[in-house]
Amino acid sequence: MVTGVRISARYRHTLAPDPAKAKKGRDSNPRTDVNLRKKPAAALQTKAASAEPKRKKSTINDIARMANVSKKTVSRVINDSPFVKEETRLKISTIIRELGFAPDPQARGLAFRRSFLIGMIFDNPTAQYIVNMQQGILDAMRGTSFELVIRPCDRTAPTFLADMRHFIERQKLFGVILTPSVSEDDRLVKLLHELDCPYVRIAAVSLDTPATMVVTHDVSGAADAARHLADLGHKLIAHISGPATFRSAHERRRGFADGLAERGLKLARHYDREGGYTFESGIAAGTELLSLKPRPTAIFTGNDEMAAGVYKAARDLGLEIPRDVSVVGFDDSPVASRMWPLLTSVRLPIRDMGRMAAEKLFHRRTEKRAQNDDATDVIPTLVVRESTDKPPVT
Amino acid sequence: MVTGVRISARYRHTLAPDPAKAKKGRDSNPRTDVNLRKKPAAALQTKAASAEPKRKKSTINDIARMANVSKKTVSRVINDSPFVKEETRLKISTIIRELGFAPDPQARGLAFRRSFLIGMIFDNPTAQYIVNMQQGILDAMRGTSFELVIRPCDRTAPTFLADMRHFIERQKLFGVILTPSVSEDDRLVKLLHELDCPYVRIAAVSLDTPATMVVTHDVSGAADAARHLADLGHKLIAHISGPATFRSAHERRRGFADGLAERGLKLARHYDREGGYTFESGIAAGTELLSLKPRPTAIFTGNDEMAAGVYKAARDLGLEIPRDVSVVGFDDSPVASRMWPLLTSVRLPIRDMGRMAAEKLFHRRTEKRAQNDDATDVIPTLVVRESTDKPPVT
DNA sequence: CTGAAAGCGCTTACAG
DNA sequence: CTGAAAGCGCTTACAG
Repeated sequence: MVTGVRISARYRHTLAPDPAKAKKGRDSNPRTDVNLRKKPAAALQTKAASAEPKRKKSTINDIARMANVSKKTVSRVINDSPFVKEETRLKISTIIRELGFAPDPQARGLAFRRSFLIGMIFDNPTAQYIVNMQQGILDAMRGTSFELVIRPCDRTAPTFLADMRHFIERQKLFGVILTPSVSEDDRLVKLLHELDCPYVRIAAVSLDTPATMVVTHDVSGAADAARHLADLGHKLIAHISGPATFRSAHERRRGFADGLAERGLKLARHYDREGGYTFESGIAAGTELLSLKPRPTAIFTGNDEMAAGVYKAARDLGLEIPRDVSVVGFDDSPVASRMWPLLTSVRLPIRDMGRMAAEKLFHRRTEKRAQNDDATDVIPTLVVRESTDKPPVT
Repeated sequence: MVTGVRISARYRHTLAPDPAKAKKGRDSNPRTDVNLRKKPAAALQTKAASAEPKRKKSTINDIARMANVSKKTVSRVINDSPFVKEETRLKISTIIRELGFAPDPQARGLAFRRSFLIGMIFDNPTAQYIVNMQQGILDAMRGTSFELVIRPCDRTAPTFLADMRHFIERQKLFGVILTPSVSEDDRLVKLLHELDCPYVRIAAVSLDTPATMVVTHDVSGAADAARHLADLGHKLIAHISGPATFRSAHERRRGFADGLAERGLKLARHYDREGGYTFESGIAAGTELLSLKPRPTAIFTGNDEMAAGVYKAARDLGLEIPRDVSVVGFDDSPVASRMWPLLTSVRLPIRDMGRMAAEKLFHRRTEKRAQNDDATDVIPTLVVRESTDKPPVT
């Protein structure tokens, strides 16, 4: 298939090593393979080029020459400058299209003093959340010249801020998108301002100027869950929240309590436990709650993982869902529809949220421009499945 | 907190628009905000700089001046060239460390004609797989000057190859990591050779020169599953495979059949169905298999998602797991330990695989160098839980 | 509306 | 072992 020449070139490539390790300094230097490319065309032709005429990628200079203009004018067209005669623009953009020319992002970035990379910074451990969010951001980036660089983090780590500074400064990120709970970290946001790096935060409550926020109204979704349970006739209703370090945990509790209040019910202190958004914490809190007298007939958990834990706790105690106890989760993750019985849960359109966050960052100057200065609001919806029913008759 | 000056600068930033849309050409040009930065320091000082002395980032020139050498020599140190006197190196690297200097990846990339971006190209729909893989790759990248750019794809799309070419060529990727099933696509690999882009493929079988492969021996894991079921006493054993377009589907079937053969059993034709690696296909194939006479007493599925489908099928048919039928999955995804009963499954160390793939790509020139020319082998392990037991007595 | 010059921060190619 | 010059492919700052 592929010729020997090329393959060996590939494998001879040497890693340009980490500058951080410069002290060690052994090893060869990276000029190894590049010569090959510069050899007179004949060298390649011999074995390889028969396959495809390895056309060298064209540059802004080629376009300029072909269009009989300066490269600055080509640059203007690339950057949508209004100061180009329509005729000139047309001529240039035609050539650009025909050649399939695309400007080099590195060169552009170097001159712009800003890269074409969008960073996604996250610390949410739920795989599905992360992947959906990535997909949404990529949806918005499709057809642009941006690429998505991902960055998990641990905001409790001592080097957290230093790492972030390094990352953002060095890559000269065009902008970053922050998801919960790192989106709630004001130290990071302060750093972002200092580094002059645009950002959009996704959070359960507005924490910043509207133009930088995608707000998921967890309050509203949790209230729906509360009304649903109340309307089924439940009175003894418990809650397992996420950890206090997550704003969403508070918002969901608040919304749930509000929803109950609307129906004349209240969230009793001893029916309200703090979990950790994990399966295990759901088992623990679920076991405690279900051992109480009187036993709650319904439990709302801050996410689906903990709901799965409650399922396990119930089974271990010989209780059946929803006959003995109803359960409502939050997230509507894939597990929700793999569990048995299928879990009633509050759904957030994660992928859409990612897309909206990226669009905000790009600050598209279209008719939607005005809207971009407002916060973007996301309303969760309750998905009723099999895990909720009337309370047991006693 | 943050000063008005900076904030407004941030929001005034204009998106450098997509060159692809250059034809449209309306709108303003992006020189808007840059002036602000160039304003005499006083402008910033007025309100802001009191916080921290906004030190301009140092460049290779600063280092050179301070060390009394040419910038070429600094460059040599950065790139670990052996042609630097130890004393010179020491002096330079000390200064580098003290200033916290890190070379600009864009400038370096432009000169190198290759970026410092690693691409992860994937089409696997399982969120947990993707996230674990990303984590592993990032594990290997920590402390290097590389960043991870992600790229989901659909290799059945008509523009697939063109998109990939565009992506790789334009970003001048340092290298890419391919996960199943796109890792099995020879057209893509051919393109990678043509573009002279290093890669590592993760797949269930060696498809390429060893130095480019991380091979997961799915055969071995599936054989373990077969032996486990045979040793429990099962004779009527069924299989639901992944789609024929995935190599892993064939490997898992083959391994399973091999394992059965070792125990004097064989995988009967009518007990062998093709699924689609999805929950729904697991339900469909599971329902069919469990309606057969004689009914199989055990089912091995090509992944956990389909096992979850079999769970549902069994419940709908009034069958109990593992009393009436044993089930073994593959992947050991989080659902496996959220399901009830807990699913016996074959585990692949995805995160480690990601790390190993990235390390191969970096081709670390350490003592491990020799090993890097061999394929990297990954052996799955069977995790026995609650979904497998002796067959029902009839 | 357009262009010539200088520069972004690095590395290559060449010379010593 | 070290350096001066040229260049990577773009954009900015300035001039017209």
